[in-house]
Amino acid sequence: MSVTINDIARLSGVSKRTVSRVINCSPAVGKATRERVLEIIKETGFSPDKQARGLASSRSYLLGLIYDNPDALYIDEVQRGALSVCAELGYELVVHPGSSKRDDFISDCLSFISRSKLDGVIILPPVSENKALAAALREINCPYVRLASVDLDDADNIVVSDERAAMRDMATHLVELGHTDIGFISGPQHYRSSIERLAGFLAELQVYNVKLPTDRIVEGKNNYDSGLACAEQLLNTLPRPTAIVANNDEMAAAVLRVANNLNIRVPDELSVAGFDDNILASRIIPSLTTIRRPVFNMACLAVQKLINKSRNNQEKLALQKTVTPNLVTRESTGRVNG
Amino acid sequence: MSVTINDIARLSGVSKRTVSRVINCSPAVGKATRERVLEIIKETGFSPDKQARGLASSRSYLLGLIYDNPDALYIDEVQRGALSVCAELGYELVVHPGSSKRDDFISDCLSFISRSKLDGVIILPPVSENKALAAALREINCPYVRLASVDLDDADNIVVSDERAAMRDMATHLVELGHTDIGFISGPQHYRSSIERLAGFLAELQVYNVKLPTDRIVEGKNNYDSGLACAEQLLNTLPRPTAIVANNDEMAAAVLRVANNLNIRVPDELSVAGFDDNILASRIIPSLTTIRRPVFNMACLAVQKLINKSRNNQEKLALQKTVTPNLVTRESTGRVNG
DNA sequence: TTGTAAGCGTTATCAT
DNA sequence: ATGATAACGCTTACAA
Repeated sequence: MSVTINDIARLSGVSKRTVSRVINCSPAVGKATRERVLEIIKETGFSPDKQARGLASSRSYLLGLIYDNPDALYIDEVQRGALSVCAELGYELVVHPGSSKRDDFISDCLSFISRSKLDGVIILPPVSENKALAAALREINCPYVRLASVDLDDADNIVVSDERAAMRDMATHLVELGHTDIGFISGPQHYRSSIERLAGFLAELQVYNVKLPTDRIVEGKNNYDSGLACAEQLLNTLPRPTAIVANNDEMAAAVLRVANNLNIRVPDELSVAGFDDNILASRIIPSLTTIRRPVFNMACLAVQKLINKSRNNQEKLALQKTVTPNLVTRESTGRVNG
Repeated sequence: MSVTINDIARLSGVSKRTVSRVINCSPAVGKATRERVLEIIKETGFSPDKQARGLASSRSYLLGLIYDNPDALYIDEVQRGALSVCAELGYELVVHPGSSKRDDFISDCLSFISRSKLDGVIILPPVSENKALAAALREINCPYVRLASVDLDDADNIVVSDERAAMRDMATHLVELGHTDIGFISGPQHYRSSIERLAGFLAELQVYNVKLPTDRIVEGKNNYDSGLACAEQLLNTLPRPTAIVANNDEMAAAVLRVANNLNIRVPDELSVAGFDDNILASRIIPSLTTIRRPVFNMACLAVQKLINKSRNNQEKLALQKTVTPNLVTRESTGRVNG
């Protein structure tokens, strides 16, 4: 059938053990030997069998992606980012959407990992905030990297997007446009990301001495329907806020919808902003001011960290821990009484 | 470490070969023996090692997903559908976005397949229309299933969504609303899906004796920017069409944008429709009349067909070949002069 | 620096 | 119906 390590050994006149050393970049191989073997490998187009390799070394060259996140665009970007690094290094990506609400979620993830002897997993928010999962992974010694909005793990195990800082920028943006009465639709307060975003926003408002009374803050569920409800609550009070910031684009889209129903012009009478820079954000009318995370890069970093761990023989390069999202201003925010 | 087939053999007092037979549902095992072995397996929580299994049987229990499609929502739905079946049957899903424009695309896919000894691949549109790829897969004897809009393969190898029929429904819908002057933004005419959709639409118009002159048909590239250009072309002629149908939601969103810029009210002065039922379609204002494919189910079917093939010993159940998309009517279409 | 031999956990062959 | 034994293609002791 296809060419094996034995063929290479025979053809290059060395033992298979030596071929194995060459494949695995062992330094303990004579230069001449190495070159001869590599030559034969190239000629024959040999590539080592992953399964055999895995069986012998208990590695799989498979990385897992664990998530419970309805945002398909976010996931797609993560996958493409991760794969861009995987491809170079001979790894594949196995996907595993789950539902973190089920009580067998953790054991399901562990089973996923052991089933395919994954070499490591990337965990996306909001699952990445799950302490029990991280603990379970450490327990079974499974390398993992979390993508998160808060610094809740060692640099080896996390890539953080500084969403607090990003929301400070958002606050600055609105204050500079003259807004002093602002509504905020937060995400579920059991998510760290929701807490971070709100905290960053409030902190920066304080700098400008802009107050945001508690009745201007309503808690949504990060989905469209809850966004509608929250928007109605905020827009049916008088005086109305002149701006509403939502914890994500999905809920910001809901604000636009409610404003439209109530004949409130955006941004003339109401500024609206979201978070994510979804496809929605650029397509909806008016297009949405929002915040964009460097998701692709975060995924690249995650894979690099993961592979760094597997190759503990090599010299490890320290990889960046934090990345910075940036504000994207579009049509939905404008001057007060603009 | 973890429990192996040897442990099961020892504990249940049979040979490992017999355990293997039980695992693989071989009929050649006595009932009593089978039950005893299964009992032990359950007690110990044993699950066979995929890599060892693969090495011995040259199977991997891995399915691949090949695509070159920017629609993250479509892909996400496919992944979830495929995994819902994979999970039951002990398979995993490995993702592989590629760029079909590159001339090494096919060899890249083949390498992807052989690298991980995939048991089969699902191919999404528009890559699924690639004849050369399908031929190459048959050549190397790799089971595949294509998701497509046209019946271009055996029932074993394809799941077809009848988009021609769906677009007939769309035509009917518009004619019933009184539209007789309709613009059409097609997709690239080298895609069968684009051809099908346009053909279905035109065929049904003919039934109602509604003409659609060639200058009412412009070819877009299925992306937002091309949609903007096409929409401008159609809307800057007088008299304007009273309805515009686009080959996908992305371009339909562009039509809404241009209409907005030109102060054309939708649907009062212009009806707009798309195809896909993207998240966009329900969020944009006005929400978009569009066509929804049963993508999740298509993916389920694809995986079932794929696994059917691997298990050629078992009795094969004939699986559905064609599925029917359905029209979703929303705010963007309305009566003429409504 | 290189080679020998023993696994890794399954399935496949061929007996019985 | 069941079992002994040899693959499968590679890595990892352990030698030399």
